[in-house]
Amino acid sequence: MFTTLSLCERLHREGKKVTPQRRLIYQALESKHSHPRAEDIYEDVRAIIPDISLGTVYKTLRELVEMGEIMEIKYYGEQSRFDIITSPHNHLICIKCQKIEDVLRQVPIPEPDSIEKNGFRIRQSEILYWGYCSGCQS
Amino acid sequence: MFTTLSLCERLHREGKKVTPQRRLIYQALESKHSHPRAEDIYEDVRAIIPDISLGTVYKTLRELVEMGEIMEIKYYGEQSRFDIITSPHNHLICIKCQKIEDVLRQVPIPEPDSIEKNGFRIRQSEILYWGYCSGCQS
DNA sequence: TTCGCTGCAAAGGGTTTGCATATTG
DNA sequence: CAATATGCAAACCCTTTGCAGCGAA
Repeated sequence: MFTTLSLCERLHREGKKVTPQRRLIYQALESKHSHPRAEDIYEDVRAIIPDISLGTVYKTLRELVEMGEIMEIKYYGEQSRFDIITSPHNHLICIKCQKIEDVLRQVPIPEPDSIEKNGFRIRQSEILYWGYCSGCQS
Repeated sequence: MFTTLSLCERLHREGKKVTPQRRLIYQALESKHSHPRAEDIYEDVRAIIPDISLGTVYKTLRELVEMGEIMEIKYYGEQSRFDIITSPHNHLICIKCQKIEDVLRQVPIPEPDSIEKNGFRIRQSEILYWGYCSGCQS
């Protein structure tokens, strides 16, 4: 997982520029425990730079995905969510409010046998648990 | 898993109408082994009814999802895919061509412990295997 | 004949893109 | 000063919606 500092160093190393917008987007990502949407980050940063554009947020998030520093998630709902943890873990997904929570991997994920894989080369796997979060049980 | 016949009976039972468009969309879904997008179904049906509209395909697929007869999948890529198998199973997803294949569930999926679940009530779970399909290994 | 369905075209919503201007290094 | 970023607005793409005419029961 990145830190704002490590990202700024990386920008510098790669000849990119450390702008207030980028730094604040990094900080907003770092401070969120949930899996924010672009708009969530936008709102956070807008509290400090009121006229930042949503486009800049999207560009910066896309850039981070391409740098491998965050991951994009689109299991459910309309908007993409972003995950700052790039190492393997599982997810709880609320069918009602679309909240996503992380689950540490306690046991290795069972692999399908070679007949079933049908030539597929698996690079990563994850478990999705669908259900209702504590706030959405009625 | 539905059959075209069972769906037509259900339409009849619920006061809906059995139209050639619906019947052909059902057949197209039934005949596809992959997880088709709306456009894939559209192309199939268009071979027989050249002026069917994409809108009708979308409406019919949405209706089937709401009837619980198929499931919508949006793990990856831009477009939704549709899964005619509604019983629990896992998925192989090709990172390159976005193909999705089914995997039978050989072993039950490990559950997170109650501490980690954090009040979540799990209704269903599935494993996603990300990688490269046989045609996309280079 | 009635009511639901279709096709068409427009609208919607999230995300990306192009470009002139502003900012970083 | 050169090169990259930003903000703005328009463009994009998939999907949904509204509506007049059509077709199933």
